[in-house]
Amino acid sequence: MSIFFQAMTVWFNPAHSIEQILRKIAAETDGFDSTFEPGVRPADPKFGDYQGNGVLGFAKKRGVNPRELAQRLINAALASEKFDPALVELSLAGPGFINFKLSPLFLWEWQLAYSTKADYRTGARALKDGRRIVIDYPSANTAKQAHIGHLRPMVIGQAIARLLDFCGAELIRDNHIGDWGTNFGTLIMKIKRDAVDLSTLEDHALVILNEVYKAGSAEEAAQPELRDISRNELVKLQNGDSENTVIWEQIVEISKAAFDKLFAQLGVEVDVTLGESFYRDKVDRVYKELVDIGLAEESDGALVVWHDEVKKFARDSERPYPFNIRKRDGASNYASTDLATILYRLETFKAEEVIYLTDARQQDHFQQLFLTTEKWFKAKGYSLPELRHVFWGTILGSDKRPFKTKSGESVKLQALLDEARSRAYAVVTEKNPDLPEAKRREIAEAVGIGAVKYADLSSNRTQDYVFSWERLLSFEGNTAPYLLYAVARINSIFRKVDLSPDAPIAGASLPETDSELALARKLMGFVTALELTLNDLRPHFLCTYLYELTSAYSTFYNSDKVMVDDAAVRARRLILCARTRTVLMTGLELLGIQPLETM
RNA sequence: GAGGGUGUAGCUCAGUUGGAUAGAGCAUCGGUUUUCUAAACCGACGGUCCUGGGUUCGAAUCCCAGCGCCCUUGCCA
Repeated sequence: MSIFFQAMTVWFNPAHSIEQILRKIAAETDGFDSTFEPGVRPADPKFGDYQGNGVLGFAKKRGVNPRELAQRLINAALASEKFDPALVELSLAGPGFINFKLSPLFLWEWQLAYSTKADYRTGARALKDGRRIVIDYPSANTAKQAHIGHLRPMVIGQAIARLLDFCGAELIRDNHIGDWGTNFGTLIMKIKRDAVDLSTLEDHALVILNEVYKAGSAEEAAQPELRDISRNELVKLQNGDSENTVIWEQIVEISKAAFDKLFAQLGVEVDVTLGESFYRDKVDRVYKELVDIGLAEESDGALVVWHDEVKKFARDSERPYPFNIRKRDGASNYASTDLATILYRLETFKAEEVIYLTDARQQDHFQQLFLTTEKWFKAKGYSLPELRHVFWGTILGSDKRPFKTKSGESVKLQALLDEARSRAYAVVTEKNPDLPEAKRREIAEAVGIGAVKYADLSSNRTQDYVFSWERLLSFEGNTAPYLLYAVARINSIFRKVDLSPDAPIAGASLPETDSELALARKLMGFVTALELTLNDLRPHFLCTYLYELTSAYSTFYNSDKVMVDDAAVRARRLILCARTRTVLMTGLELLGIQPLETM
C-alpha cells in the first residue's frame, strides 16, 4: 500500500466507507450541506465497482448543473487524500454519476486482509451487534403429520436464524408449537370413543393420530351432537382433568418425537420450545389488562379488539372483522396466546425484536396482533419490541395449483425428503458409477436435501414458486448442485497440489486476466449480499449472490488454469480458489446446506 | 365490497428500493475436452416489463384508473 496514504486502509465494506467519507467531505465543500446523501451502491462492472447517484437529485433541487457539482465533489475528494489513486479511481460520468473503480491492487489487498470465515464474521457482526431477537419458528402443529407446507418454515426460518446469529444478534429460537388448540377436543373425544391406546403405537403413532383426528372431524360433521362432547373434553382439559391431561401429554410427546426426526434431517435448531399450552395460565392477565385500558370489549359473547382506524378491521365496515381474543365459550385461541407470548418475550427474554415466520395467509392476524400490542404496551408503558412478520407464498405444482400428489393428497414431508434422496442417488450413480455405494449415498443426502432447501430459498419468499424436481436437481442454473459442484472442484484442486485450502499461500502476483479480476470483484460482494439479505430477511438475495459468484468462478476455472508452472500466477489463482471456497462454504452453511468434499 | 400478493423472453425466475443499452437458467441452434471433476464453459436467437394516463433530467420500479390470476375476510392455527 502506498506510504503516502497511510490513512487509507482497505475497507471491509467499500460502499459504506465511500459513503461516509463522501458525506463528510461534502459537508465541508461549497455547494453541499449536511443533508447531502452520496447514494453509493454497487455499479455495473463496465462503469466501475460502485457508483454515487446522490449529486443528481441534490443538484436538481437547487437548480444547479449536476455535472459541475459532481466534479466539485470529486475534486474535493481527491484533495482530501482519503482516496489513494493507487487503490481507487474516481470519475464523472453521464448526467452526474460519480464512478469508483477499485484497482487490482485494492482487490488484492482486500483478499489478503479478509480471508477466513472468522474475518467475514467479524465484519458482519456490526450489522446486528448484540441485538436481542426472538425468532418464532418453526412452530409446528401437533397431532398432525408434517406435509410439504411445513417445509418453508423450517428451511426459511433456519436460514434467517443462522444469518441473524452470524451477524451478531443475541438470538432465541422459540418453537411456539400449537399444543393447546380446539383440535384436542376432537382428538380426545375420538380417542375415548374408540378406546385408542396411544402408549402401544410406537413408530407409526403420529400416522394413527392423524387418522384419528380426520375420522373424528368427519364424525362431528355427520353427528353435530359430538361437537358438544368434543368441546366438553377441551374444557375438561383446560380445567386440568387428569385423564384428559394424560392423553394430551401423550399426544404432545408423540408429535414432538416425530418433529425431532424431521428437525434432525433438515438441520433445524431450536433453543426453547414454549408452546401455546405454556401460556394457558398467562392469558387471564392479558384479558384483564386489555379490558382495564378499554381496548377489549364484549361482542357476541366473545372478547374482541376493534381497530377502527384500519378500514378492514373497523366495527362499522361492511364485514366486521375484529381481533377475537377470547371465544364465546370462554376458551382461549391463538390470539390470546400470541398476546401472552409477546408479553412473556418482553419480560423474560427482554426481546428488542420479535420475528414471526408463517405463510402469507396469516397477514391479517399479525396486523391485528401488532396493532393490539402497540396500543396495549403504550397504555401500560411497556417498551415495544420491533415486531416483524416474515411470510411466504405457496409451493405450486406445474399446474400452478398447490403441490399435491397424483391422487390429490398433500405431499408428506418425509416422503418428499426420501424422494429427494433417491432422485439424487440416481443422478450420482449415473454420473459416478465407480464410487462406492456408501459414498454415493452420502453425496445424494447432501445434494438431495440441499437441492430441496435451495429451491425453497432461492426465489423471493413472498411469491409462490413452482416446484420441479428436474430443475432443482439440475446442475445448470441457480441450483444447489451447481454451487456444491464448484466447491467440490476447488477441493479437488487443493488435493492435487497437496495443500490445505486454509493454509496461507505466499508469493502471489496481482490478478491480471479478465476472469481473475471479475472473480476478485465478485468475492468482495459477499458483504453487500449479507447486508441486503438481512435488511429484508430475504434469503434469495444471498442465493443470487452465491450463484453469481459460482458462475464467475466457473468462467475463471475454464479459462485460467490454476496448476501452471509460473509460481506467482499459480499462487494467486490458488488464493482465488481458496477465497471462493470460503465464501461459498460460509454462504451455504448460512443457508443450512452442507458442502461436500467430493461429488 | 375491503385488504394483501402478483403480472418481466415460449417456460421458471432475478432486477440492491428512481439510475446508464432490462438480466440469468431452461428450451432451440452452433461451438469448446491429449489440459486442475464436461454434473462444466463460450456464443447466437428470443422483450408492448399486463393496458392506459401521470410525476421528472431519468420509471419494470413511484402516483392514478382499469384488466388478469392467487390468497384473506368473527370465534381453526
